[in-house]
Amino acid sequence: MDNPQNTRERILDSALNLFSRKGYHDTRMDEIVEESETSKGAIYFHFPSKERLFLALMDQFASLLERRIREAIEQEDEGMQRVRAALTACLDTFGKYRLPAKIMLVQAVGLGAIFEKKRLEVNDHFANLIRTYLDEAIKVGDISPVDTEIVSHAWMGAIYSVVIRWVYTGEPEPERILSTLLPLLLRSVSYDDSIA
Amino acid sequence: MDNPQNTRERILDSALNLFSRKGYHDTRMDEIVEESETSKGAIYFHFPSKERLFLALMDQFASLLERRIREAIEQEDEGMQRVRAALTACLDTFGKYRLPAKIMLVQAVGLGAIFEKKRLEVNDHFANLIRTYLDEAIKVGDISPVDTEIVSHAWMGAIYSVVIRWVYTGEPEPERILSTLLPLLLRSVSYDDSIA
DNA sequence: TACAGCAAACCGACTGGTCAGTCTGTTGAT
DNA sequence: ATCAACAGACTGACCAGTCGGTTTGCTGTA
Repeated sequence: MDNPQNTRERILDSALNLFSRKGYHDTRMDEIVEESETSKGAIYFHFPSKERLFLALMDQFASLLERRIREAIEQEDEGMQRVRAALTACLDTFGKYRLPAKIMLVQAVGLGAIFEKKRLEVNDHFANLIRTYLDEAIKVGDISPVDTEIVSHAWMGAIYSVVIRWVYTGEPEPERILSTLLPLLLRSVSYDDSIA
Repeated sequence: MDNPQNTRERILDSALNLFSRKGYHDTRMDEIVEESETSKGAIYFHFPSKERLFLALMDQFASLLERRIREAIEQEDEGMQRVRAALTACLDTFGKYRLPAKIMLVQAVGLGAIFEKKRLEVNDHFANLIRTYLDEAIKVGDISPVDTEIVSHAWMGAIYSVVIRWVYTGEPEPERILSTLLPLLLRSVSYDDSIA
């Protein structure tokens, strides 16, 4: 009927909707079949298992986030401006992709070992990305030395938590998040952002 | 054989161990039976369902955390010292109760609506507690005005994220967490903590 | 002190509904 | 004719919860 790429994407799309709304365990494969208007056969042709289907969604979003952050960093000069750009890109991407964000930050938590591994992997990856540029900022002299391992994880947590709240309640608006959270984070390492 | 309180606690204890290690869905009631050396009957005599058993663990820890934070706050003077005490108590309690912390911060996430409601409830509760005393600190003049709604949630997230990491990897040690995270959070609202 | 009566506390084999994954096809393009 | 891309009825493992039965401790009675 349609081309296979289309079917695969319809499946991913419906899975994204259902998983993000109802969570992994409360979403039945048959529901994904119904919503995507495909069939059990189609799903299991494109994905070997429910688990892998979910992981595919996680990967999809992780790649997107990674790409966006890297692009943002590349356009800035060395030092704290890069950290700032990374945080902005991160918040911006979460803001633009609400459903995948919820999958990543909420629905992927507390599932078994496989998902947890992937989640921690992605999480650590971004924390380390932030950490690298924080270290750079310290080297360059933009900020004074801090325990960047803890700072980077604390930052991720701060962002996640505010974003999660926004995902659920729609408040506060992304605009207000950005304008409050960013200065907050930068201040936490004694960086004055008043140049913006 | 034993008194009923004993059985109930053995069940809660085993459930805590298993849920925190394997998560809600990967823990079978029969495993709790085995580990607690009781029986299906005993469990369902004390708890109406698996769901309620898990919720009981959440409540248990939420009460403990609440009590500890309130006690810590009461022993301090108005203003930023109270905020400081609350954060310290929070980190301290998570540190002392690793398994319940994992239940609360990890395993309770992404389960259905009932658990999510409870989790957001508890989360918001503590965020609001922090917020109240942040507002007080602003009123008293310890710090200049900030968006306390976002700050309080960001703080909770920062704490959670670092604690979760510690729960999984055992690093960094609670000592280092406290001595890095606390100044970080306080600095984020421009409060100089050098009096400590 | 013995014992019946009774209920709370507990035991564990069993069940019934659920659902991921399978399998036997069908369709349509090359 | 062949095979990728589906369709959808079916299965069987899994597991929360049940239920008839047993034990334990307590209370009143003689």
